[in-house]
Amino acid sequence: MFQEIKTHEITTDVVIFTIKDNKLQVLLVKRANEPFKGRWAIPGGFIRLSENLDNAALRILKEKTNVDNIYLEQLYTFGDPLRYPSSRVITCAYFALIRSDDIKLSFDTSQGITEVQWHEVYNLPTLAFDHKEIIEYSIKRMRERLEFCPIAFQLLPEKFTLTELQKSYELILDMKLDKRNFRKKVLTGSVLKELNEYTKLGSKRPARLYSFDNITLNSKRGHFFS
Amino acid sequence: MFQEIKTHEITTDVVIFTIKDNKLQVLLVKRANEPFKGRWAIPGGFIRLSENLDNAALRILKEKTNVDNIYLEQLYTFGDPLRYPSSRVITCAYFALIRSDDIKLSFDTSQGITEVQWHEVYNLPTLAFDHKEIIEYSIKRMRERLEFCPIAFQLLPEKFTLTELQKSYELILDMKLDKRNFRKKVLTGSVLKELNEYTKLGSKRPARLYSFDNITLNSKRGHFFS
DNA sequence: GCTTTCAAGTGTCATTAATACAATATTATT
DNA sequence: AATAATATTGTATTAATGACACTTGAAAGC
Repeated sequence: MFQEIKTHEITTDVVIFTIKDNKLQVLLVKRANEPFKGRWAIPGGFIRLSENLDNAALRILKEKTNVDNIYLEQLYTFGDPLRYPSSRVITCAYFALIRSDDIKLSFDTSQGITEVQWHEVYNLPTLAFDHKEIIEYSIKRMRERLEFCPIAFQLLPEKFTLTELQKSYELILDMKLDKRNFRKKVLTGSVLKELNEYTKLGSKRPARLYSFDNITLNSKRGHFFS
Repeated sequence: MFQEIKTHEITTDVVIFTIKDNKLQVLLVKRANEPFKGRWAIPGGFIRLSENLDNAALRILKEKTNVDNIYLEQLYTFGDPLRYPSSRVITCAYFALIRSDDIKLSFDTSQGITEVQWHEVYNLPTLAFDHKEIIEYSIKRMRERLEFCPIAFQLLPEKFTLTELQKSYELILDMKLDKRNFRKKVLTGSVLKELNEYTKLGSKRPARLYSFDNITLNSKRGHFFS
């Protein structure tokens, strides 16, 4: 006879943000099985015994989006005994920011998923488990982080215009920013490298391109926007 | 024959800060058993199936210090596969701030502890596991939080002088602050209630007492010190 | 090739926040 | 009454923030 061992299970769930179609979007998967069969959820999975938490989150991200080497940050660990029906599952949530252009979504059916899709964060469907709470918390955190370090770069292509950068800030903060003050601020921040290149397409005045100066990313302190 | 089920275990460890003897101190317990027998460690324990993470941390805090209803915040979850020898233990770390006066430390021997003691954070003994890293991370976090909300109140008695408050900021930030600027800042913050009471003891000019206006604790935004 | 269109780009002023800095006030003690 | 020790208070300078509107340059249409 087997001994029934009742233990905690531990997963990681990853809130993956992108900017797409001029909207702040989050990646959701549709569940193939109970509980919450047919509901949308944040991608997640069990943490393997031999991998650390960051790597587990990176693996899940890679499974769904096929990208690696991206901005990923531990968010919070959710462990209410009732958050999961019928068993105790504690989840260590992460959030990630990626560019949606150069990725194609993927999954295999063995993972209990029937669909993978971007959804606008301000217009979410009903979600499985406590995933709505997790997404709301990660938006809050992302906004806080944005004040201190320019993580919005992670959402943009390598070369971008200041208008594009401002737009991404506005989408994350869900507010309008003043163009001149924005430029003043990001340019004095010394995290931008001014390029001698300009946008080509578009029938209007070309805009100067900038790139992100990686070296100063982590050392950068001070506020961006309140 | 038993099936060997190899699973993660999940604990919570709580970094408990106090100010005592004019020093910022942290509560450590001495381990009775292997691994790390005889070493100092942060108090911690397994999370029960029926309790949520906050409650687990509160329970551990209560077991060691016999206090409840105190400031407690989830810090970070540490899950390196090698952080624990011989098994996989993921820990959800918390930190807490308490007044050391009105508590007496306690433990029972069934918990694998031979001693409980305060230690100065800037002069720690060799610690078990990755607990040094956890403490360092919580100091960093505490300093960040101090910029935004006046958590230092948690370290002081109900009624306190501005000099005492400033001292606690200085101990946490490990730097000297200007007296006039400090007072200007905390008084404009509208989190302090000015009392019509003064210190009695001491042979010098009595200092006015203040108390903390609880109502505005969570709503308080804006920076305190950089 | 001239005009129109549209986003890109730019500067100042006013207000507020941050910092540096030192003399006076109050009580207890002698 | 003088002394000792800590509490209390203000100003001037500098930096950061926020509000605000016109000029520039390339492409497209005529």
